[in-house]
Amino acid sequence: MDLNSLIVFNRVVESNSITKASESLNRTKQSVSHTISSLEKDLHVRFFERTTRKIRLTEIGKLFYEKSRKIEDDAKSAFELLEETKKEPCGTLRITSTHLFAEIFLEKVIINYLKKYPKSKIEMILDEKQVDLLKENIDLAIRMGNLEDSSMRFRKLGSINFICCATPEYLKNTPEINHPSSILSHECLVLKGQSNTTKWKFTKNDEEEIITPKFKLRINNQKILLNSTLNNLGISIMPYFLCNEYLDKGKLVRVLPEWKISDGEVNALFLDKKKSNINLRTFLEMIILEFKNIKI
Amino acid sequence: MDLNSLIVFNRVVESNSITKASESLNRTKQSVSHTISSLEKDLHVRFFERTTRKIRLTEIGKLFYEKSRKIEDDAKSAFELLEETKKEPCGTLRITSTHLFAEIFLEKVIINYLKKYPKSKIEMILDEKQVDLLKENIDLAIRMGNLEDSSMRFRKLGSINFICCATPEYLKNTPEINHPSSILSHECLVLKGQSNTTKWKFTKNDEEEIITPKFKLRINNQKILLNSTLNNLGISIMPYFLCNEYLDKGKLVRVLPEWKISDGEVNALFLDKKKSNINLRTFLEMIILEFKNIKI
DNA sequence: TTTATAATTGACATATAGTCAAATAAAATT
DNA sequence: AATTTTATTTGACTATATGTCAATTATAAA
Repeated sequence: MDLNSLIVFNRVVESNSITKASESLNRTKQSVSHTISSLEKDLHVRFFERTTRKIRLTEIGKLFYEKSRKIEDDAKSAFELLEETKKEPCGTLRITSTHLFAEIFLEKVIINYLKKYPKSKIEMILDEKQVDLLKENIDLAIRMGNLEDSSMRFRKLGSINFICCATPEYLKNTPEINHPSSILSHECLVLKGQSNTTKWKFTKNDEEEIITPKFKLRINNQKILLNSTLNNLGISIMPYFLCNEYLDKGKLVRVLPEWKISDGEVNALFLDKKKSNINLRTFLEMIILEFKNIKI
Repeated sequence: MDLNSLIVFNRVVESNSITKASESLNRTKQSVSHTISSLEKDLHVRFFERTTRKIRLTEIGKLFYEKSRKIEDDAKSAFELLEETKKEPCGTLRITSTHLFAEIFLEKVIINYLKKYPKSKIEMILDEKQVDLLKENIDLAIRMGNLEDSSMRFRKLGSINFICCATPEYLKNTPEINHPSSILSHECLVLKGQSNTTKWKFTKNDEEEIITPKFKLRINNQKILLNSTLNNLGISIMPYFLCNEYLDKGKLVRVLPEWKISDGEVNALFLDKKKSNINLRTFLEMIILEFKNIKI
């Protein structure tokens, strides 16, 4: 199927003349005549009744034209969309994220974006809770987990590996841990989420254990949680990227290393209606590239 | 703008691989690679981020794909429509018209159509009044005048020349006619239409005269009207094609030949929702050709 | 009847698109 | 870390499709 000949077909229908069509297409009339003939031949259909002097669109041709015209219009609008796209980002882009993500992942992209597009501004709304994009008029959210809502779109940026850990000092003076349930008799440092109860899920092959740890500290700040852990206050679960240097140095050790904690997906979320927004798409493209290079 | 490359683009997006796309397109991967590159070059846009081993759709590419995919789908459905079209007409086609039109114009087409498509039937609903296509489930009406209704479509088939005439015998014994108003003192033979009053409109350059003739006979049958006129019963207005032979022979003469009576348009009318019906379109195509050859 | 015009046809030229082979570099494997 | 595999790109060549020129046809207009 040759879509290009549809354009030629449309011009011929509209001018009801091969010669006139050839002029508006900047081709010779022979070429146009040939294109139409091959189109008809390919489709085994007669679109025009011809004499040597006139052509007349058949009923089938008329019917096909309506479709064909629509295809051309859609194609035009697709190409126009790209023209829009090529405009330089400008104005304000409103982004929400957590403090941690902003510090760790976004800082660099934000700076690059603002340097690259001098007419742009960024407004960051950092919150540990999920913010309503519609109400707050936010263009982009960088979050863990995704949102079930058909008016939203998301793009996975990467996944975060969580591990359970504590300091050797802390573990030395406390009961041995050989099963998730052992943790119940320990002090835990937990991240405050939306709900009031924190559950830790461990899996090992097909085994699954969900516990509700007793907390010594519950806080919605991952860094303070890390520092508390480093200060021998207890056991915590945290992103690998945040604690790997301490693990390497031996300042932290993994607890129950053979038990896995499910990964967290980092997603970029935005409202469907904003998907064509130049600022959003440009920033998104940059952050996708950034995440490819980051070792999470 | 090259629409064909959109198909290639779609396959590459869907398989996220130039090699896989090339397989489903039955082309070499080099060819596909080249097509995508030229598309990007033409549009000054980057649809894929590439390494030598992988490609990744950019956000702009994703956005463009939605449009591009739609274009392909529409094109497919347009071509499928043609496949439908190529099916042979079969089953019943319901046509309404006047008795006169059916006898004069339609008879030949009906016979040809039924002979050409052995699986077809035709049901004719002849009525001098306009019939409701929707209520009566009629596929096609061949009528004079057209209908203002957006759910309907029409196709002009030709136009009918009307003339005012009477026999020389009748005119010999009656007052001279030199102006439309003269007709008011004559016997008239009028076609019964929808309304109860018949008006005859005459024009001469910018002059316009509308009269309400006194009738001796009012009937919804054009042929009886003709015969009544030939029998010296009075003056009538009738289609030129019906009376031209009598005019040539001198059995009828024109009344007020310098005054024109507006032409009547013969249209084919059908419901918009039936425009793809194969029987309808085939018959319509035949009748259009027929009307080109008929001297109205 | 003649003339002008709009479409077609066939031969040829050119441009486009496809193929083959080779190069590249990232991912997978050892 | 070294090797192999593989997906993409690039460049030279080829085939195909597309457009052009010239000639032909037939109809509408004069």
